[in-house]
Amino acid sequence: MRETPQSPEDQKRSLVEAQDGFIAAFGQMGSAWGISRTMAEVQALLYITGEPLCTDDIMERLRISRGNASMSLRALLDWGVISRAHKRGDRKEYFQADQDVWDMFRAILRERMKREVDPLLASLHEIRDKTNTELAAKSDAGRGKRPRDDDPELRQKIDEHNTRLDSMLRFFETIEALSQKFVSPAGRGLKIAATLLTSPLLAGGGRER
Amino acid sequence: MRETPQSPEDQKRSLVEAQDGFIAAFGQMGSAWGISRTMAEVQALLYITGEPLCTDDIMERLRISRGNASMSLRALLDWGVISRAHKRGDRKEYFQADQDVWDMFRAILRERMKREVDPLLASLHEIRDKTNTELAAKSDAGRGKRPRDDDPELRQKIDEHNTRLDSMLRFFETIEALSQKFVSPAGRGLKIAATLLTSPLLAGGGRER
DNA sequence: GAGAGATTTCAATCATTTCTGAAACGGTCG
DNA sequence: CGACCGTTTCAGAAATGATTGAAATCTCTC
Repeated sequence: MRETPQSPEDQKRSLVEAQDGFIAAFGQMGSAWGISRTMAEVQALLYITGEPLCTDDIMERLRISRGNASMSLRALLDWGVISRAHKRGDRKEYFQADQDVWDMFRAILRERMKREVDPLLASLHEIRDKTNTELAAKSDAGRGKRPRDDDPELRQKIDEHNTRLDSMLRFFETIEALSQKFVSPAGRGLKIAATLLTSPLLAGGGRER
Repeated sequence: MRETPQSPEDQKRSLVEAQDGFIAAFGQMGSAWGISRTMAEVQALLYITGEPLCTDDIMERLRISRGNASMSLRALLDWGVISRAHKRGDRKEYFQADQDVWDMFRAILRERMKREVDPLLASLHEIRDKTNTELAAKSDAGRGKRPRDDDPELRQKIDEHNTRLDSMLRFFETIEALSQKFVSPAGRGLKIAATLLTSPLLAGGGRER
């Protein structure tokens, strides 16, 4: 099995095949997230080739239109996972992917939190504020001053509703704080924490219930 | 502002409004993930009302078709975030959401890992195996036995390719291990870890670079 | 085992997202 | 300036994904 001495041409072809496989797998996963398949594929291509490519390279390799390539590149720049590069004596713009996998996913985590969790948290807080003033719960539960035909059953439902809302709120606030810790301050935070948590040190916590 | 004594009817209306807001916010976020908006809304409805609802309740409240409700409920059951319930003397099936937010998101994490990360890891391993035999890297770099017109530049590209592939592989393996730790063994793992990591104890690590 | 109610399935329809191609734009060089 | 080269924008086309509604299936009960 190991005795398949390949010609450079065969090697070249195998390499390209491997790259294509990588790109396909990555694109697949990308579409399971909010990201468009093409965008993920562009990122994968830039990462796996490792060298700066221009728009035409990408169009050709991925068989996509110029517009699509341009849009995807712009989006990736916005996400902060690729950067521009220039070649001397060449007016074209080239693009290259961040070669540090952890940095790359830190950037992605940061963006996704910003786009998905933050708005949700805002909504939840808004709703909570509203129910807090309009449907004031326990806090003034002993202060009398209530409509005389107050319904205890309804009151309880409202209290429970607020409790559930608060649980959700606290959950997302914890997640938010966690991701802040990983993403923003010290660059190595995430990697270190992950390595720590995966190390045998904490293995004792992993006992079946 | 606090002196708006509300009639039970007003309270009831406010409660429903708050629920609707919650459902909308949740559905919004759901669609940013791979989940369909409706599915997220059903989950939100079941969570925030806290009581078991039947298909018709859900259809009516969310204004969706029977088929859609059925499909969404089935999917949520598959994800393991809601469960069936029955009312005495009623042939209808009722559904209720897991009321523990952390359990709920543990289930979601587990499912998403299974559906998205595991297949990716499988693909990456497959690709790596292929390039390993066909484009053997450093390991036999000194064993002579190579095509005589071996191209050193190509060789280097292949090595770099394999390095990048390995980085990505190691990253996802760490993530996989991490999520295993959180998700599968002791139920409280995730919550505890999150609380720990968010506590001031580790705050020292959060210094700007 | 026939009927009634409840649930699931699925082809057709509808909505949303993604992609294309061509035109508009912008900067650079002669 | 004005021709050239490259990039961005955007309206419509294509692809994909979600939803419906009605028929098929299931499952109790009598």
